[in-house]
Amino acid sequence: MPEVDSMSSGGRDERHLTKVFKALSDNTRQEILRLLESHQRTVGEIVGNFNLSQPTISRHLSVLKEADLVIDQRQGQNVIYRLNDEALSTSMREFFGQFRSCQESLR
Amino acid sequence: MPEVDSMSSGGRDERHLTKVFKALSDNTRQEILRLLESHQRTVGEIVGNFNLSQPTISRHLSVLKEADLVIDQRQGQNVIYRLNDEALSTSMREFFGQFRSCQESLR
DNA sequence: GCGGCTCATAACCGCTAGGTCATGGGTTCA
DNA sequence: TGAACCCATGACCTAGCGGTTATGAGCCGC
Repeated sequence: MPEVDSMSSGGRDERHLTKVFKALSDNTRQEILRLLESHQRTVGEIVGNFNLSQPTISRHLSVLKEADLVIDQRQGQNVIYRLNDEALSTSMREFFGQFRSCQESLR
Repeated sequence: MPEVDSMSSGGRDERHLTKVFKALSDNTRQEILRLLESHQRTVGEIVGNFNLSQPTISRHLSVLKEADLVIDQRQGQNVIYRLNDEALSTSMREFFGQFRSCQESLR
């Protein structure tokens, strides 16, 4: 038996794809990505769309940033976040490539 | 401001997609899906591929089943799990279809 | 340089997630 | 029926996550 378990769950050495899915496995963070899909926004603008405190949103943003799904950029006293389109589609393709049924969905 | 927050993170009413991503956000469970991608397997066979106890694998399998990513079927004293190809690709398309950069990669 | 704005970080807390061992339920076969 | 096998579930522990408030750091404008 192969022992495919090169790095199992606990091991805090984590595949990038897993980090991406962790980032996506929260309603709020998914919502944030959808907001940023239309156009970039400041942290304050994002906060305004939720019933959550600013620090909470800030931490969600840092999770998304860790997963490379968003890009931040300081502009004056604001910080502007935008979607990292390339990374998102790259991750998607990387995952899809592993499953026949998903490969069929790629062009 | 729209208050897009129809159901935020904590609320234990969870979108199906979020449940799917939670299921995918673990190295072991991803590994299990890859194993099942080649062909269906019994629980015992799956356990044999990891350094984890049978109950642990069993729980992982139930998480995947909750997310509708696998299908189980009793056969004698064994339980056979197989990948739910359709549900997987459907969920992924549902999510990634929301983003322009991903739409370009999808057919 | 001070006050005020914007955002990130620290400290804390309750709950969930992932792991373990022990046990129980279903199925097969003698 | 009873022993043996396969798997799921219960009880438990620890670590991490998502939320909060309070505070600090960076950048304006006066």
